[in-house]
Amino acid sequence: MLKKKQARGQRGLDDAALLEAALAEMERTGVEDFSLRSAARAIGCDPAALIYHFGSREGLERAVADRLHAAIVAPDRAHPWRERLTSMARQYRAVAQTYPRTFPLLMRYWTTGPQDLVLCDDTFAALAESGIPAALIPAVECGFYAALLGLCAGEAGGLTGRPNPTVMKEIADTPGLTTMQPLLPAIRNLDPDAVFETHMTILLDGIEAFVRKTKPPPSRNSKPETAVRKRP
Amino acid sequence: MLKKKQARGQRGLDDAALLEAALAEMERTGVEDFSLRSAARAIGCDPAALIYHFGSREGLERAVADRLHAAIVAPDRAHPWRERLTSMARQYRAVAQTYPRTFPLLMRYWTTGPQDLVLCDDTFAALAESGIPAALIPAVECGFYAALLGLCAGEAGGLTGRPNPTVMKEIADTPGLTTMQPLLPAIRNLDPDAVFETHMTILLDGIEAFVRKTKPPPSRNSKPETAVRKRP
DNA sequence: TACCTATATTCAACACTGTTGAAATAGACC
DNA sequence: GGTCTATTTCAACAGTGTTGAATATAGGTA
Repeated sequence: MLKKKQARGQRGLDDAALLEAALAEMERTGVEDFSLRSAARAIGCDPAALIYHFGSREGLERAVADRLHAAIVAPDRAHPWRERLTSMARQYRAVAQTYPRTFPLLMRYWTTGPQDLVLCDDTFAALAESGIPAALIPAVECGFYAALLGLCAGEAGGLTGRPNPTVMKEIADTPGLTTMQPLLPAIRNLDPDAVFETHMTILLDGIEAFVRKTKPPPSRNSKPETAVRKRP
Repeated sequence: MLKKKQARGQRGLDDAALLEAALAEMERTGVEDFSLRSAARAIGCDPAALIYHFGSREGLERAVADRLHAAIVAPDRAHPWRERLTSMARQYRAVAQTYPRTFPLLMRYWTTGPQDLVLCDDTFAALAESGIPAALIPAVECGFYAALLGLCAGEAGGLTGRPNPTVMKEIADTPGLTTMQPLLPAIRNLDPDAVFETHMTILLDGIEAFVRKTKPPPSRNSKPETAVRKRP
């Protein structure tokens, strides 16, 4: 019985195609059960080829994460800042819904590469327009981004939908849950859309409140806010 | 050379002690590099003993996650709701700071067991007092919790601190980051405390705004809110 | 055409992983 | 002492990421 050996040498595997195939495989198996060997099997190449192209398993994971960021298009800066933040947030959510089992990668590698820097800049810009003092923008951006990713990851992980029957029973049976138990019907009707949209308005309204706090109202005899003082 | 065999049979390994040792080992290696074998080596037992006690590696991970929840003490319900939510959030943050490499487990297993249900109930109660209509509490709680965990995980992952020099250079060199680049000094001074506290006030103020939106002001001729109508 | 070199790919081996079934031991109860 | 059950170790298995060497291809140069 002859064992036909695979041909070696250049076959034209290119990074982008490998990446797409790896993403598909990762979404099939979930991040935890993903393996270079199964991905290579699906692609039809040797596992070592993936290491050659991406350096290591971690390199491949980072590339996949950056690929997810790349799926998000920065909203037109002509729109008002609230709309822009909402649009970006909804897009992150869409990514989480499309790739629920891969999305957690974005929280393992908080900074993935050029793609996420670009989106970061857009968030900075939107926050700047909201009226937050420049010095405070990085802190607000950081928190906003972390919270948004948490929200999306929660939905991807099934947190924001109706809890499964086991958990429902646990809630009903655990003694002392005096507030949750009367709300079981509402919990049963948990709607991911509502969770997301509600939290977005909370976030954005919170930011507006923060703006009002940090930007003291102009005193009576000062010029209106259009007068920005510049260093000479 | 005689190989002394380990004694078998009962040795009094108990779940709690194993759990603590496993947590310590996991914090040492990080979740990704954690292995039953290395933990068993550190404890001085066979890896199979861990599987016997926790069912599987995943079982052990869930137990560790629930152990983290257990480190959080529910604030006294006599305090006002804002203080209570703040206290719980700060405690989650403290856990993330104490176990930065283990904390991500809480986002892998969004529901871990009895410990997190108890805390959940306290959050429900605090939100109820804030004035959110009962039917909307679950959705708000869900989003709040996911965002909080994201925030803490971000800090544990190094997102909310000063970016490392490589990333700073990337920001400086990538073309098109027109908003971030002038803010580089502010980015360099990113302070995790500020990120966290700022975001907490944003969240809580956002919730207050949400309360004002969803609870229409009492009409002129209705009785004050102390009059709660009960079903006969 | 013939050679050469850089690049891309496979292969075989390594040390490591989680899990399992069987064997062995310790303690409790009779 | 004898028996039983819960606990622990052990040896084996299939699977993992990574590496170094071997090998094939493509492109350039003579």
